Formats: sequence, C-alpha cells, structure tokens
Amino acid sequence: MTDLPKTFEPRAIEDRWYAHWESTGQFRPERGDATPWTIVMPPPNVTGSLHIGHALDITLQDVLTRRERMLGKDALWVVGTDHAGIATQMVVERNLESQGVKRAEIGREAFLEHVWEWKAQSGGAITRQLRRLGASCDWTHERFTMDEGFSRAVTHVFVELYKRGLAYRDKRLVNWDPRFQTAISDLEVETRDVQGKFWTLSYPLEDGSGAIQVATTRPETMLADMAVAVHPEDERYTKLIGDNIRQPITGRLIPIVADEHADPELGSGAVKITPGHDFNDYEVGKRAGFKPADMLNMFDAQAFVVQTQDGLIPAELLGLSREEARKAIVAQLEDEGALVRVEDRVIPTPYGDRSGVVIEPWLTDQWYVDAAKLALPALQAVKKGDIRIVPETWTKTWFNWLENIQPWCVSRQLWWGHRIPAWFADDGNVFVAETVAEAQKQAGEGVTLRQDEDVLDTWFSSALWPFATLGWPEESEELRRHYPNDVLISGFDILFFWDARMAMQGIEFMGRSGELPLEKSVPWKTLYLHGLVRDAQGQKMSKSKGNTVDPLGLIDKYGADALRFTLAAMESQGRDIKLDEKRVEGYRNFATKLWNAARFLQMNGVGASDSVGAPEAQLPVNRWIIGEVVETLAKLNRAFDELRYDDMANAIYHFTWATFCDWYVELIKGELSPSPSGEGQLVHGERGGGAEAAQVQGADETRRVAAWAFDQILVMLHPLMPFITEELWNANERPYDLIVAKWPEPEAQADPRAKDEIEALVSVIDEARAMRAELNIPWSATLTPHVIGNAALVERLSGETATLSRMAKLAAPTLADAAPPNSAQVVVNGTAIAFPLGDAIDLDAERSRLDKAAAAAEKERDGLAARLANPNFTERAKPEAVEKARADHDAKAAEAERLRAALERLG
RNA sequence: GGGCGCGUAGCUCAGUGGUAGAGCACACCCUUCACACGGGUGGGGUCGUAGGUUCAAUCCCUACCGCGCCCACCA
Repeated sequence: MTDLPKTFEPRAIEDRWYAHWESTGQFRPERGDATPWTIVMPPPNVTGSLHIGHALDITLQDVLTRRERMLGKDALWVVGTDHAGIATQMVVERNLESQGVKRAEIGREAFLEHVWEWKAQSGGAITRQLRRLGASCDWTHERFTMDEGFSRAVTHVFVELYKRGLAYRDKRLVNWDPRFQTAISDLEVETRDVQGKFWTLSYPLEDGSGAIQVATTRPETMLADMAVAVHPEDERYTKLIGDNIRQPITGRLIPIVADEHADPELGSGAVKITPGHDFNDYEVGKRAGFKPADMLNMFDAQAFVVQTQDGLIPAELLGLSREEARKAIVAQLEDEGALVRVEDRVIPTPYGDRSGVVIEPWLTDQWYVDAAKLALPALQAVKKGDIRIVPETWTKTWFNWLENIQPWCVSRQLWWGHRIPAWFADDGNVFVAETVAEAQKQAGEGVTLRQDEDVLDTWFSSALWPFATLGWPEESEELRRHYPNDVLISGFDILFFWDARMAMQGIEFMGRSGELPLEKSVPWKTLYLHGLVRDAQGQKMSKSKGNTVDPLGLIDKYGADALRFTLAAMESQGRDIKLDEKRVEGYRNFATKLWNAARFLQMNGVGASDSVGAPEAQLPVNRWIIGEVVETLAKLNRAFDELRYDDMANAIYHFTWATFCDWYVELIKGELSPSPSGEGQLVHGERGGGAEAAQVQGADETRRVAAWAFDQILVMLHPLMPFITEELWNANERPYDLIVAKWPEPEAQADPRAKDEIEALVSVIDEARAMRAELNIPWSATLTPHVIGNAALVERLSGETATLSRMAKLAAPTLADAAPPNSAQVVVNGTAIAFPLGDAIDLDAERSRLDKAAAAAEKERDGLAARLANPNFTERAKPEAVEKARADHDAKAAEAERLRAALERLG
C-alpha cells in the first residue's frame, strides 16, 4: 500500500494512468467469447483540435464504454479521423498562400503532397487530446477515412450505387460556392436574413403598347432573364400572356408566361424568370419549356459576369462581380427610366456554411445519389423501432427530413478527398468502375479515358463509418460481431449530415439491398443525440465571439475527471449545456473530497476489500451502508439504461458525499478508533497499534464493510472519473486494474431495520445540531438528552454515545417522564427529547424556535385534515392516497402536539 | 409558412396527478486529530399568464405572452 499524498494533483496521475492502460492493452482486452458491445466515435477532423463539443461527445461515449467493459463485455470503441475535404483543403491552401504559393499554380499532385504533409504534421494533435480526456477507445485499430482500406470501401459503395441506379450524373441547378468553387449540398447552405432591397423594374412590351412591372431582390440577374411570369388567373395580365417584352440593357426579347409560381399578392404580381440562377425560376423555366442546356448562364465559377449564350450582355458589364454588376445595372436602369421603385426589405439569403459567401445557384453537371430511395428503409427502421432515437422528440425531425429529402449532390470540385471512380471517354460516355482497368474494359480497347476530376462529399465517406471501419467489404469476424453497433452518440447538429446518411448507407449495404431484415441492417440500435455546449450566458460558442472554452485549459486547471463529471452531470436529455466554470470547480472539489475519504480510510487501516460481494455484517451502521450501496447501484443502473447522464452523476455524487462521507465515515469513527473511555459500541480494549493487538469483531467488520463500500464507490464512479478512481484503487494492492474490474451485481439486500435505526440516530443528531445552532449554544457545552417516554429509543441511543458525543456534543441519553425545567426540546419521529440548559437557556429564542416548528407542523396537519374532511377525496381518491394522508396527518398532529406542549412548559 | 423545445429558489437545472428538489451563490457559526477544494446551520419559490379536465394540477388539455432552435423557393 502506498501512502497517499496530502492533496490530490490530477496532472500527476492522469498521463501516467492513460499510458499504462493503453500500453497494457486494457482498452480492448481479449474477450473473444464475451458479448460484443460496440460504439463508433464520430471521426474528428484529422487536423483539427479538441473543442468543448468534442469533450462532451467523447465523455458521453467513454462513460458508456467503460461501464460495458466493466460488465465484462467485449467492448469496442472504434476511433479514427476524418479527412474533412473542404475544411482541410481550405487550411492548406491558406497556409500555402501565406508563403506565396497558389494551389492552381502547383497543380493537383503537388498540392495533395502538401496536404498529406500537413496531415502528418498536425494529424496527431486531436488524438493526443482525446487521450487527455481519458477516451478508452481501441487505438490498435485506428482508422482514417483516406486509408487505403477505407478508400476501397468508399469506391466500392459508389460503384455499387451506380450499378443499382442509385447514383447518377445530372445537369441541374446546384448550390455553388463561388469562393471554394465547388458544388455543395443543400445542408451546407445556411439561410441568413440580410437587410437588402426590393427593386421594381419596368419591362416595356415589345409592341410599345405599355410596360409590365416586375419585382426582384437581385436586379443583376436580369442579364439572364428568359421570361416574365404572371399568375394564369391574374386578370390584370391574362391578355398579355404570350406577348413578348423587350428588356432594357440587353434588348433581349422574352415572353410573358403563365405560371402559378407568380403570386398576385406580391409586388406587381409579375416576376422575372432567370432559370439559370434561381431555384424557383429553374422550375418555372422547365415548365415553360426551356431545357437545362439552353438556360442562360451569366456567371463564371467565381460569380463574375460572363457573356450569355445569346451574346446580349453589354461589354462594359462583363467581368464585374455580382455586387459591382448590381450597382451598374441599377444605375443604368435608373438612367433609362426603367427603375420604378426601391424598397428596403429583409431578404433570406443563402450562404455557404464554411465559406461564408453568398451561394450562387449554378447550372452544372454533378453526381447525385437518390436519397429518397435510400431514405425509405431508414424511415421504416425508426418507425418499427429497430433504431431507437433518444430523446424521442427527434424522431419527428427524422421523419420530416427523410420524407422530404432531395437528391444528394455528392460531387465536389475539390482535390482533397476520394476521387470519383468515373472515367469519361472523348465522346462523353461515362464508365464507372472500381479501377481504371475495369473502366477500360467497359469502354473497350483503345478508347481514351480520363478520370473525373471531382471528389466525393466528405459525408459520403463518413456515412460508411459504422461498417467500413470493421473491415467491410470483407466479411470479417469483427464485422460479424460488431455490426449493428449498439449505440451512436452525436450532436443533433449532425443528425442530417451524418447520422441519417449512416442509416441510409448502412441499411443499403449491410442489409444487402433489403435482403436482410432491418434489425440486422441498421448501423446502430440506439441513436443518442446531445445538445450544444454554450457559454455561461447561453451564447453559442464561437471563435469570433471569443467566448470559446478550451477543454484542455479546463483539464489543466481542474483535471480531466472534473471536466468529464461536469459535462455528464449537465447532460440532461434534450437540452443544450450552459457551461459554467464554477461547476467544474465544484466537481474538482468532489474529487478532492473522495481523495481525502480515501486518505482517512487508509490512515485507519481500511484497505482493499477482500470480497466482491457485500461482506457479512452485524452492526446496524454497516448493514445500513450496504443497503445504501445497493440502492445507489440500482439508481445508477437505471440511469445507464435510460441514458440519463445527469442521474448517473447525481446518484454517485450524492451517495459519495452526503451518505458515505458525511454520515457513514463519521458514524464509524468510533468503531475504528474508540475513545479511551471505552464508549465504543461493541468495541472494547485498546486501540490496535500492531498485529499483536487483539482487534475486536466490530472494528474488523467495519473495516471490511468500509473497504467494500469504498471499493463500490470506485467502481461505480470509474466510468465518470476514471483517473482518480484508478489511482485510489491502486493505492492498495490489487490483482487487476480498476478499468477491468467487475461492475457490481446487486446481490445484497437493503435491511429496513438497520435503515430505520440509523435514520433515527441521524435524525436525533440533525435535530440536536439544528437546535444548538439556532439557540447559539457553544460547542463546548455538552448537553444531556432526556428522552420523554420512549425507553426503546433510549436504549438504542445508549449504544451510540460516542457518536452522539462526537457529532452533536451530547452526553449519554436518559429516560424521563417529562421535560426538566429550562429545557430546549425537539421532536424526533413523534418522540420529544429535552435538553436541559439551566441558566444558559435563551427563553425567547427557544420559544420562537418551537413556535415556528409547531406552526409548520400544524399547517401541514390542517391541510391534510381539510383534504380528509372532503368526502369526494375519501371516496374517490385511490385508497393508498387516502391511507397515506391519514398517516401523515396523524404524524403531523402528534408532532404539533409535542411541540405545543414544549412551548407551554416554557411558560 | 411548418416543426421542435424551453419558461420551477439570485444563477444553472432536475422533478412528480396529492400544496416542490439539487448544485452553486447568499447569511451565520466552526482552524473538532480525512478534507477550508472543508464541517455545521439557515433564509429563499403565487412552479410564465388565463381558462378547462379532475376529489385534487407545477405536472394533463386549450389559448395567449416571452425566449431559442430546425426546416421551407415568397420573387
């Protein structure tokens, strides 16, 4: 046994234990026969660093994993990193630019070398940080989404989807990010309300008979207008349908068409149609008979104005940015008298969620996945309960999104990522295959092929994480045992991005296109969604606001255990977490409390428990604490079953501090080191200094029970606070480390009699202390309790004189018929106890104290009496409720009576 | 426009059909031989507002007010 230092220093132990666990392979002990249990970690960006959201996510997963491991299962926590296409490419590009190197100049291959270099350089940071948090994942099988094996799976999936008709190439309007010059998916667009303007333009009719007014928030797109739409039933315009207007500036002749899209209530009721640069107009344009290939385009990839196919854009406008073009066009319209009106207006505007620039709908050829088809079984899986979503409120969101899902654009015009396995021939034919050789075979000898330049959306690959990390497409043993995963834990912010797509891909590929039942196909049985971590004011954390909390800083300051415990304790289902550093400090204090309890036990010869099950015990205090352990374990197990992290934390916190430290440890001090006067209950003889001193039974039993109870705390607390518990566990000689210790089984029973006895003792101490505090009786004054008319209580308390003295400064209790004069009185379970104070009594203080207590009891009594007097209640309420009300009423009435009597006596 | 959530002690949050709990903060006492990152005691809440259901509502229903989030093509 090693002596524990006086204070707990997290830093000193954390790194040491983590290294020990990892090097001894204890994160994934060999347990081939055990029940498998599986969770995959959302792969963090390989070049990223740990933020507080990760800390929450990882903590929640580690808590589960550690417990499952302790339950003896073959617990596998898959870990790895994501190549994070856009994010990583952006960082590397910026780095290069700061050195004056342009991506376009060095070319694809050289650029990718830089990315790999950057990955090698900074790629370890995040995994080191995961270790500092204590994440007990299986590092021996760490994966990276661009690994060879994983990439093979990605390619395979794409090719298969293509073969099954679920992936296809299409020319349509996409969300184009002019900064990154790539297409992005609907999900990567965020709509922001922007203060803008609403321009009303006047388009003259071709025949010069008048003009039609159209309203727009984007006047610059008039350069690619192809029609003006009016509602078919809008009487103002019906006779104009089919006529042409002659546009100002371009002079383009465009038709007036009827389309329900035009809202008569809005603006003038007529709307200009730009099919190539607006999603609504695209649909209107198609209905009006324009083919995508013929739709006018006026922007290049960076959203600068280029000449339309009809060559009608004036030269001076070419090459302008969107903003410049708008200014120039508005000015010119004004000059020509074609600008009718300008109004201020808030405009919902699409922005790229990473680039932060306005997204341009742009007509391009892209690869799409038929999400609607893949979504159907994912929808079913939740409906049928093969996937359980926690908290349940998210199921509706799941349904809504999947039911309205749009084709998923999966191609990205980036360099960093999985290159799309498609090859084009010069004639435009496309060949999709897993290798170039295979594609060549399809194309035939001699056909020149060039591979698609594009890469796949990062989420396309991470969607395969639950099975491609297990060796798929090989039929590996790992895959067989660990798919479906048991649970997935993720923030709700990636519910659509990642979770839903894992479900879609997992069910399609692991279910072999519907061959296997859903329960075997789904990626995980339970999907747990947690909220965002916000700052103490409830603000979303962001670098620009400067209100981010660095988890590593908190770990440095308070220890990983404290941070983990805080995050778990604050994780209540369906709510965001407002993180307050004070809370972390509080749980650091909790760790210190535990540390000192361990020191106390150590000083008193309490070591490791020699039994896994509860020891035999005779003393009520020991029988009581065993029962309390059992109850705490039950609470904890229930919390784990329900994934209630706050309940887990509160149950173990309360037991450790309020039950074990505040009461049990205090109550057994007399047993462990009896006072020289020999007042210890069953303990006689001298304090045992060495082996030769005869230890009496009570002290032996207490040491055994204390050791056991404390061990249970360590075991139960380990998932939440792995470091300090492992350290304290190993402060004693142990056959194995705590990380692989057995989770307790509730074989012992709570003993109601012991519980009653200890609770009575606790009540006497509580009441006596409260009385002392309120009457300002100095600690130096020993009081003698006179128990009125309850011999059984006197007898019981007489066995606890040392405890009563130590904890409430009371002498041995005596039995009395009535309270002596000048006594303060308390009532415990209907029994009055008087403490004679002699001249020291402050009659006024005692009177007001008793009066307050009596009034409180009477108020409750009267409330219950009123209820019982109501026949509706006694006749219609549940019998148990009536029964309870009667019992409560009688108890309160007795208490009030005793207190009033005491008051009477004081005069 | 649709969907979801929240509104309980000064703060952050649990909670239950039978007149409310935790942590922190606050006040007072205590350097008692594990721990001042401690011990003890105490004050503090019309459970957003208005109706309804019920013997009984903070908890169920309806409306409203306030706050937040997500989805959606009002040019």
